[in-house]
Order: sequence, then C-alpha cells, then structure tokens
Amino acid sequence: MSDKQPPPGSGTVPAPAKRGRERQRVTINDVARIANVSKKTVSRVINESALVRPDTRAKVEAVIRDLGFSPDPQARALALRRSFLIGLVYDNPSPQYVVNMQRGILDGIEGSSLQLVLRPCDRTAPDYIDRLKEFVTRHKPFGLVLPPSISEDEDVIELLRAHDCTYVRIASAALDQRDRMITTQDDEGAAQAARHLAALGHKRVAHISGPSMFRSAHARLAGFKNGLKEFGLDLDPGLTLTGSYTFESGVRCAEKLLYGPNRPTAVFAGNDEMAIGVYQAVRRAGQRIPEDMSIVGYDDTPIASRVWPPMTTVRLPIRDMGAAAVKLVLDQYSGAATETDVTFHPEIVVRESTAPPRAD
Amino acid sequence: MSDKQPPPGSGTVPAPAKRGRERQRVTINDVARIANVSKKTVSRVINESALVRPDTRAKVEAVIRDLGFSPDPQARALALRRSFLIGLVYDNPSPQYVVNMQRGILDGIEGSSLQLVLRPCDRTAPDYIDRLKEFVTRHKPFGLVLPPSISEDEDVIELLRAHDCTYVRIASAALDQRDRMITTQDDEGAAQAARHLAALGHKRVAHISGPSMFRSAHARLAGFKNGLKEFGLDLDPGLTLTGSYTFESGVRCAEKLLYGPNRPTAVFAGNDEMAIGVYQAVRRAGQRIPEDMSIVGYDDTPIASRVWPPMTTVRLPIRDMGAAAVKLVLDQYSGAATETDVTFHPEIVVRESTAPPRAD
DNA sequence: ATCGCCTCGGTAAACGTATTCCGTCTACCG
DNA sequence: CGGTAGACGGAATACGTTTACCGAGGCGAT
Repeated sequence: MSDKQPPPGSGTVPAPAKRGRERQRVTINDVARIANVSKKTVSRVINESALVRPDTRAKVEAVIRDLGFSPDPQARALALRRSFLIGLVYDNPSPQYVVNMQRGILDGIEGSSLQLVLRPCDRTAPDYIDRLKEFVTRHKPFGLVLPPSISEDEDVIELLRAHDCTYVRIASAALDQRDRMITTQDDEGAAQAARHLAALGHKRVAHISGPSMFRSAHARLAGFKNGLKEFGLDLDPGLTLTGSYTFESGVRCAEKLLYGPNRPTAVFAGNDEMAIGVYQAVRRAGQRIPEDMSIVGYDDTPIASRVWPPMTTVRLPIRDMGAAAVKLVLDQYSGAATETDVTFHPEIVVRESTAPPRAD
Repeated sequence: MSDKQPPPGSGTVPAPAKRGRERQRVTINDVARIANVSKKTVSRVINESALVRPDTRAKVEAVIRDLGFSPDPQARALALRRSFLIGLVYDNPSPQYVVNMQRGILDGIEGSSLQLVLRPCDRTAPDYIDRLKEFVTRHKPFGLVLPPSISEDEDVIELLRAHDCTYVRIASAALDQRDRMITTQDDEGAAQAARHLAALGHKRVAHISGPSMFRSAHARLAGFKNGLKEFGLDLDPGLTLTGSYTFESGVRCAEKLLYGPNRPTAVFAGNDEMAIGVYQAVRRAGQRIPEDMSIVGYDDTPIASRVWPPMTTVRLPIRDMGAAAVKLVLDQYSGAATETDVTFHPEIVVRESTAPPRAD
C-alpha cells in the first residue's frame, strides 16, 4: 500500500505496487496516522521527551509495538548529525584485554539501539591522529570508549573536545583530570601483589613494567615499590625492566632476569600477557613454577587460569569497566546529572604460581 | 543564532558564520561548484561509474583531495538504503578465534569506507533469529561475515536472501552449496593430525569433537578417522567424546579419558581452546606432556604457542580468511565476476606437545 | 474567572547524497 | 561530413527523521 493518497479523480493507476520492493518499510508517518497523533509527537515519544502525557505516550508506544516500527538509524543520524555507533578505539597489545572490553561494551549497549564498531589504531603511526579525526568527523559516533594508552593521549582528548564528540576514558587513577572517566587503582593492585610476594618471604623480586606510554605502567611500578616498602624491601633498579605488554617482550625480559646477575625469586609482570611470557622463559630454562620462580600477572584475563600452574594475578573487572563506560556515555547524552567518573578496585587472586622462595 | 538565511537585502550580518558550528562541513555541492561540474558528475566519480572521462575524473578527484571532502556516510546510507557497516555475526565460543577473525576483517576493510560492527549472538536463544532480522532490516548492513555455526544455519541464509543482504559464509567444505563461501578442508587438517600421531606410534588415540551444531566438528571427526585408517587404526567410539569448543568442556572430557578405562596415549581436540583444557586436566592429574599424553589442537590460535610445552596444532589462517571474506563482499558489490568461493588449506604445525607414547 | 503551564499539532525546512528523466554537447569513427 | 555513442548538466524528488516556529486547547491554581 502506498502511503501517499492518490490525487482524487485519477483512478487509472492501481498505485499499490510502489517500487519493486515488496513490503514498504513502516515509517514514523504510519505510526502517527494510526495513533492519531502528529509525527512530531511520535518523535517526542521516541526521543524520551518529557513533554508528553503518559497516556499519549502509552498509546503511541502501543502502535509502535503493533507495527513493529523502529526509527531508521540512518535517517536519524542524518537529521541529528550523530550516528548510533559506539567506537572502541584501542591500541592495546593484549588481545584478551580487548575482547573483555568488547564484551563489556556489548553488555552496556544491550537494549539500546547502539552498535559497537571497532577502531584499532597504532599510536606510533604518524597519521594515527588524522585517521581518528577522519573517523570522528565522518561517522560522528555517538560515543567513544578509550581504553588505556589512547585515553592518556591529550591530543586525542583535545581533538574530541573540539568536535564535541562524547567520550569516556578508561585509565589509571594517576591522571589528574577525573572527568568522564573510568579509573582503576593500579597502584593499589600492584601493592597487593607486592605484599603477597613479600609475605611469602621473597626478598629479591623483579618487575617487568609496561611501556612508558601507559600510565598504568607507572602506577603499577610505583604501587609495587610502595607495597614492598611496607615490608622493608626495595625494588632493585637492576631488576626493573620495561616491556611492551606483549608476550614476546615478557619472554625477553624474563630471560635477562634468569641469566643475569642477582637472579630474582619472584617476578611481577605488568600484565598477564607478559607474565605468560615469563612462564615461557622459565619453562624453557627447565625451571619450575612456583618452586624456582614465583610469578604474578595483572588483569586476570582468561589465559591466567588456563596455563599451568594457574597464575596468581591481580584481577581487573575489565568487562564491567566496559559496561560502565557505555553507561557514562549514555548518561552524558540523556543529560542525567549522575557521577561522571567511576572507580574500580583491583583485587589479587591467588592461584598456584606463587610460593615461598626455596631456601638457597 | 538562527540558521535561517536573512532575507536578501539585509546586508547587516556578515553572513559567513552560518550556524554556531565553526567550519561547515564541505559537501558534494562545494566540490561540484569548485570543480566546475554538476554534482551528479561528482556523485558519478565517487560511485565509480564508468561513464566519466578520465580527465574529468582526475579534475574532480583533485578538488576532492584539496577540499578534504568525503561523502557523508549517513546521507549516503539513507539515499542508498544501505549502510556502510560490515557485520561480524558470531557465536563462536573461542575468543581467540573471534579476535583473529576481527583482525582479518579489519585488514580487509582497510582503505574502504567500511566499518566493522560486532554482532555476537546466541544460537540457542529463542529470539536469536529475530534479533538478527531486526539488525538487518534496521541497519541495512553493507555485508555480513558469518563464521562457522552461524554460517551453517539455513534459516539465517534464507533470512538474508529474503532481505537481499550481502553475506559471506565461512564454513567447512562439508556444506553442499559453495556459493559466497570461504571454505576450509577440515577433514584434511584432521587427517594430518591423525597421520602425525599414528606416525609417532600411538595406537590408542582419543578425539574430543566440537558440538554437533558445527559442521567443522563432523568434518574433523571424519577426517581424523580417515587419517587413522591409513595407518590401519580405528577410532574407538569409547574414546570419542563431544565437547562444546570451550576450555571447560575440554577439561571435563579429558578427565573422563584420564580416569576412564582404556586410557589413550594421545588426544586430538577439535580446537585449541579444548586442547588447552586437556592440558589442564593432564597437569592436574600430575602427568606430563607429551611424555604421558600427546595433545594436538586445532586452529593455531596464539595460546597454542604460549602454553608449555608449545602445542602441536593444525593451523587455520583465520585472519586471512576474514580478509578474504571482506574481499568477497566487496566483489559482490562491485559486480566483479570473480570467483565466489575461496578455499583455504589447513596445515599441521608440530611443536612439543606430541611425542611417541611411552612403552608400557 | 483568569493566568500560566503543560501538551500537542501543522507546516516547512533542514540533513547530504543518489537517482530519474530527459536533453545537450563533444568527440570519434568511418 | 554525418551519425552515433559517450559524457555531462539541470531540475526535481526521494530517503526518513528532526526541529523551528508558532499557535491552540486543556487544566489546575490563584
């Protein structure tokens, strides 16, 4: 059926089969007509405007349900100059971290009309900021979720501000500004790791930190030092290496520790990915975990509980953080005057990769 | 600020700063004006129409570059009734598989104006098909990539056909129809695993297959049997278990094998995720890999080379497959009469989780 | 009864691109 | 030099939604 009234008197053309498409898409006009309201009122209902009486709203919503109407995202995007895409912009080298973040975001957009689009990028690429800018100006995302590293790039933040693009940062609490942010107490998590190892009796402990580009790397290093200090221990600078949050870098650093002077009895890695690298190096050297070397990771990604022995690590509720990030984006849109930052607390989960050091 | 043009003749306002927004978005009209062509010609250039002279095309393209113009995706989507989103619809229980597939798709859309959106779903949910339908009708994706399990659901295919939504299936070669498909010779890969184990001297081998919902599970089981047969071996039905492609199911099945009668000396798991579960169970039982139990996985996801000992597995070029899938979608759009299916061949990569069985 | 707020309607114009239906002009081939 | 196919223009409309501007009616409070 055409939704256009044929001009009265021109009864010649059958009219119905408008265009080749079988059944025409139901539009906001149909809803308005059937519900006996104006299309603007329908629009008001859809956009959650408060200026609509409850019974009217109910009536419109009933028609919407009956007709199975849902507003065309492309048309809305064009009119609102804002699409309904949530962009996940990441350059995190740990795939597991990214997967968990994705899950969280998907949890968060459940029930909304948002879609998750992936925007991996390479912070070392020269055109990285331009590509991001192009994405923002072209696709006008509804919101952006910025996990660590990206979230700590002030150029990015400035860019997003300039184009008033909604964003939520996920970052270490170290950042000065706490607006629109999901923070984690990385120093606290690292301190827990330090206390755990110190309590087991380790004296010579090593740390493999993440790349300096990540604030979390600094925060975890600092927290680890502080935790050790509580037990009167110092972190030997010679046992403080810098990796890149990747498996391979974990292997490399661990090998330096194993074959260098002053071999440590325990290693705290900046993330699970590198900790698994330490596993590999220790195993390759024919040594045992935890008897010959205790290992602690960070993040508690799935692999931590899949390796043998199951790995002691600091749990970060990455998935929950992703969901919370979306919630903040949504809140910012609806103008709800809720909190603009959420803090998550890490917690050590002790498994079997840590034990007292062997008596030498 | 009103966005209404002042009536001509009222030369009081400076006019340029139209709307509060700083710099106005450059549109196709600007390009047409500056390039001295009609906006239709610009549209023709953008949409790769053949009916445009090379020099005209060059001129327009130059202006496009100078102005930094790029057509508004939302407006295009509205006009073309087709968005520029590539949907990855998956229910694969192995996160690593999904990550690799994502990477491949991202490789594939590089340089195009497409975006990757994630559509996880649950094939066991009652409304799973309705939700997919809603996505397709509402967002009118440019194309869908369907990895195994989803790709094997004929209801889905029928749905997509009805809404003429472009899609590409990734599936075991077992499927009868080979159109719009990325196929892998799963039986061949499994046969390689069988030959490898048989050549090492294993007689009692077990198989943990994936859920019957996946064709790959059947293909790998069949291929494994055939491979064994080449060496005069049979697959004991009692040593043929069915998992769900998850780590936990791998653990459960392995425990049955370890503590059941007729303990095997080698296990071939339907994917890496389950194979890692076998690792776990064997380790938990205090046994050694590969001395007490040889293990072979499937997929060669990153975890395979991260565990200890590095795992022998059958490599599937998942990332390449994802990229190839996008290529097929793009080809279908441009009407290029290229091949409509691509076949990938798996290849066993021998690491250290397999060895001859101990002499009992 | 009157004022003022809340609710809702009508019309028209955006938003930026694609498409359709011609018609005109150029260039090239024979 | 004529014919023809290819290249391009102009104007209008569609795509489906939002929004601006105004105004009208209803209802409770004063």
